[in-house]
Amino acid sequence: MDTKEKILAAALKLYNSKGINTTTRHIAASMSISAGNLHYHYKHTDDIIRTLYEKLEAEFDGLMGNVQEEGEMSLATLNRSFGQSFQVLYKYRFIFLHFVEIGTRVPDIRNAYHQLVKRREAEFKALFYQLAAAGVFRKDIPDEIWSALVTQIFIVNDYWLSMNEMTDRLKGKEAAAAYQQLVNALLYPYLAKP
Amino acid sequence: MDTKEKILAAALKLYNSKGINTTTRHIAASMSISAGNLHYHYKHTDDIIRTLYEKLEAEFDGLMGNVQEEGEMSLATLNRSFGQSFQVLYKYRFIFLHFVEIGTRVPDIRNAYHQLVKRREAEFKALFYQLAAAGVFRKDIPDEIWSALVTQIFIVNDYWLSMNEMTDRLKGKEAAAAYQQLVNALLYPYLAKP
DNA sequence: TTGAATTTAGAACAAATGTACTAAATTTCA
DNA sequence: TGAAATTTAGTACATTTGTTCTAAATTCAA
Repeated sequence: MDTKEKILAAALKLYNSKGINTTTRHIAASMSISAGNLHYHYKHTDDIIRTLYEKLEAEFDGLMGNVQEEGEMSLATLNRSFGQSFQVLYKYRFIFLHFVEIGTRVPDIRNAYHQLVKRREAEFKALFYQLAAAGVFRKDIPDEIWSALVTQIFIVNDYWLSMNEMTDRLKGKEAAAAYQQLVNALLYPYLAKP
Repeated sequence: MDTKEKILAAALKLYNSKGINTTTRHIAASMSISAGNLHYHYKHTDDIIRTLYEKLEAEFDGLMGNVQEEGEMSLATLNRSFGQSFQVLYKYRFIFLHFVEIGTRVPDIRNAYHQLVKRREAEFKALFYQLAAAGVFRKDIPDEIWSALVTQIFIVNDYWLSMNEMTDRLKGKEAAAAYQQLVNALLYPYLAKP
């Protein structure tokens, strides 16, 4: 039955392993259905990519919801939430490995991402001020620096996978560990008492 | 004469403006020569991309040479050299906007880049230790944090353009200014006396 | 159970693309 | 100047790709 879901799963697997130039024929063949059938469920290739991006955003929103319910924010919870978000990044890694091309091909995705970033920027900045007030972060950091830190975090988040792909090519757990260490280090010089 | 150079210039312009899916027919048409002629000079499309990448690396090496000749290193020279390197990044921006795809299509490029990163990592770390010794940077930063900072700088360097393309889409001078501010902010919390 | 709706496979089509081939034009240089 | 080398335009071809179409098969519902 839910062929539509199976198509998404097969597409995600192939996009992650073979890149964004994977064709609908390849996807269909990989799950032993016809290309005609695939296009019955998703008229355009980009519809598949758009749907996968929507699932990604939904998973991120789910994570963010969890974090905010958790009550008070500590450095430990922040780090844990980076770890969880990496799992999502990695699951949908083909999107980040080909982000500009996907954003150009599917403008809906670019627009949605643009809005997502704007939303998250405010949340993160508020969080940092909270942690500074709580004595976890330094109190002598000017506002523009906090803003810049948020952007740095986003860039490292969304493009660490690309850098990794072009250099060390760590996989799975090793990738997660290297990423986690890098994000931790990003916050280190802002700590009130290192 | 020098049709080979003209092809590179036309290709760079089109890749930057239309993306990596630009075809040899488009490139040839944009400079009013035949596709046959273009392929006489560059047998394979990827040869053009490879050559452009080589020029990029050469320009970077040129910059690094300048910096090292300049004698003692200050925060001001470091910042100036970031500014210059942005000009090169921007000139060849299509490479960074489609880095993973290019690296996959042309393994030579991925390998060359991998080596470049390893080389630069050592240079940057030495530089930071030098600036810490000179009292510009803090002396209480552990070694892994300096290593992480170098990686952060590389990611921001190589992928700021992608982030910009997916969000604000700043061009020219505005792009350069936003980039410069972000890199400056990256170093801020490491300063001995902010 | 039977008729309608849905799903499927497979063929077919048009556009795009990289590149090879050929013959003409142009340049080089002895 | 005239032959050889280089450069150029244009055509042609094979492949790939997204998508549509048709008819058969399957599922669903009354």
